[in-house]
Amino acid sequence: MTTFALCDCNSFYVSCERLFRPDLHGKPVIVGSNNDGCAVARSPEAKALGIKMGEPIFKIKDIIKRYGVTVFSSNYTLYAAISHRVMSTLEQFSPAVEVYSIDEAFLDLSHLAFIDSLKNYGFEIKSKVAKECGIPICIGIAETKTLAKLANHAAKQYPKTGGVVEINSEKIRERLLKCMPIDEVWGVGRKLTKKLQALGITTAYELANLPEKYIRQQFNVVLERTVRELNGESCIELEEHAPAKKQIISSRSFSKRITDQAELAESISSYMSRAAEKLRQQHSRAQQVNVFIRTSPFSDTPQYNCGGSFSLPHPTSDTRVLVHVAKGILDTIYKPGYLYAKAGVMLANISELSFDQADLFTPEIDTSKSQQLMTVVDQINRRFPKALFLASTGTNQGWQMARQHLSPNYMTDWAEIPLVRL
DNA sequence: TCTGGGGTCCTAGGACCC
DNA sequence: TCTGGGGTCCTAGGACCC
Repeated sequence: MTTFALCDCNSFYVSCERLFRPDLHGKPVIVGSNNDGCAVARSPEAKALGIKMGEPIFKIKDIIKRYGVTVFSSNYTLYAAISHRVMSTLEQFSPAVEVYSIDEAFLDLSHLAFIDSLKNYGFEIKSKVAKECGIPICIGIAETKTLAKLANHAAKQYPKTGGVVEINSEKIRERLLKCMPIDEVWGVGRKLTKKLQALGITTAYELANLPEKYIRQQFNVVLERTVRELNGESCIELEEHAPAKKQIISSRSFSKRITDQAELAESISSYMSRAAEKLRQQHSRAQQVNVFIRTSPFSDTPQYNCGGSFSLPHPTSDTRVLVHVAKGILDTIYKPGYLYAKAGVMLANISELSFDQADLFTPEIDTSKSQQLMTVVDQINRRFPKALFLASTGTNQGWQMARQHLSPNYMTDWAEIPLVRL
């Protein structure tokens, strides 16, 4: 029998910011998305003011002003460093941990399944993370990942639980499913919610009791798996080691509208450099390059939304080659006269370095030379971020995203000091 | 003025082959 | 010119997740 614990940090980005700003405890705080566009994290006090997840910040200007809501720009470097610390702490409690996202992890507790109740173990984990990392978390424990998710949701929603909920009996499972609306179920999104509601299914309990055959006919195998999981049959395994990415995307909205192709090319070059770096980090090469540019769907100016792709004769991870190709694609899709709001690149058809097919016409010396060069560039940039870049990336970058309310990099700026040594 | 970014998986449909 | 069926592979798009 399997047992999973889902540990999920409470309002993670906000908790990170508060760690260094204890004066903000008990006060409404939100963290914005890139470009300070939407609210992507909210303190409980901010939620109580009615600020919704993903709500555009310009729309809640009044609330922010009236109630003195503190706004932070996303400081991903800071959050990643704290996340790393939380995950290391969690790893002390289980032989197998799946880091599911920046703020949550599944712990395999199957080896403890013989114990009647793991609730106290949950509280132990929770207080250790609070003590060592200063981050509040909630924990859901159950036989399947989907049930653990649901238990976690209950732990968050009902303060009386103390932040830990365990499903360890049929009675508890039933009670929990009955009070959970279907849209809280992992794997049921907006569209499915609508479709299910139209059929009169409103709770997780009703969903769990639909016949499998019916689900298969009316929906698909994915929902069927969800239903099985709700009924205690574990179908989704723990993935301890993240598999290599099959596609790598790098894109951003600009801080201002762009019309000029040269400026677009700078942004494309910059995004592609980041994507290529990620590619090399996972020891892969890509063969297909995609580029897209688009105007803002929210403005009533003329719309243009276009992408193009190119397949290379040989997979590569060389930034110079990838940038060159991407700019070639931009040539073919760019149209003057539009107010561009966003651009991006995607690398696909990704293969492992070791699976490289030797080809009679691949200039072997060149590829190993390029690899050596890229390795050196990456090494230098790891120690001195953004020290080396292609000239085509530009130095002005007036399109770079806006981050008006950025907090200092408390963790990394300090943490880097001992790393600077030969 | 101002509306995030990065992923995965599944399915339907077209192209192509025998 | 019209008539068939069955299979694979690829791609685009939709749905989901955080």
